[in-house]
Amino acid sequence: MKVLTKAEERIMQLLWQLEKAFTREILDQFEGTPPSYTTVATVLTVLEQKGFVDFEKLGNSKRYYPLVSKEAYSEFALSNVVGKYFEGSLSKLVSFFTEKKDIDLKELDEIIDVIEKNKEQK
Amino acid sequence: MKVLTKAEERIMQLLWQLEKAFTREILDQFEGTPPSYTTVATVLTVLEQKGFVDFEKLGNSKRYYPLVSKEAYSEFALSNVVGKYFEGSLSKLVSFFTEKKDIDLKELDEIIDVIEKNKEQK
DNA sequence: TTCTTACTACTATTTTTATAGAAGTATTAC
DNA sequence: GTAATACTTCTATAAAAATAGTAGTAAGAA
Repeated sequence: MKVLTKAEERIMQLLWQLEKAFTREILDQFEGTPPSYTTVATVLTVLEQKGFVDFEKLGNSKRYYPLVSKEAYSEFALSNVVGKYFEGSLSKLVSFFTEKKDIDLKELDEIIDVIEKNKEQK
Repeated sequence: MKVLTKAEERIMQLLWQLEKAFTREILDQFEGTPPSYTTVATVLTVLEQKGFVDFEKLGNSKRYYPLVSKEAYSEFALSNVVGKYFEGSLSKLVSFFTEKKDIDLKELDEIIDVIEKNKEQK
């Protein structure tokens, strides 16, 4: 799988959210000053060539949908970071995000649960 | 903090490893076909302008060292991914990496330990 | 059917990133 | 002290990414 560029990623995020969308609909999701219609269209063409999206034609327009799920790409993106920066030190990774202020006890328990279940499988 | 480009990141990784290094020493670390000496030198200049490295002059050459630690940048890189792809679902993130085959029980226990300690602080 | 609007496809431009050459300067070996 | 080597600095070029214009075409409204 290829890495998404910034512009591609922004559009994929919107498409993941919308699930299916016309160029126009994606454009409408942009906050602040949006790019031009053709910019979005160009990026979508690139994404199609890279295999990240496909489309169905309705009339003369294309309704795009993701071929790569957000979950699949998330895994890929995380593996990249983990591989480069947390090699051999997953507990360091865990302590990094458990120290974030906005995690509550319930969530920590959930996480422990996930790990315990995983232990059983081994 | 700015995001490192590919070329910058490769050189930072080498510099983090070496701790202090001359351009030549960084170049020598490249596997396969290395870039040219001046390419490495140029990237180091950019990294200096971006505030990622600094240097001390020894004779007429520069010995570079990181200003941003690998730990600090790791956190930054991880925050980026977590923010974009695991918002509100940290247990999903955990299950992702606990499912990796190469984690043993000892490591999982270590992780639980980290979380338990964190719980106490809250 | 004709006007207007919306969309695509192609192409162009700008910006950023990646790469490295050439010139000049310092350093070392002899 | 001179030749050879190594380094920096400046500049250039190439490649990738980001952005958008224009022309042409399809489709809907009146």
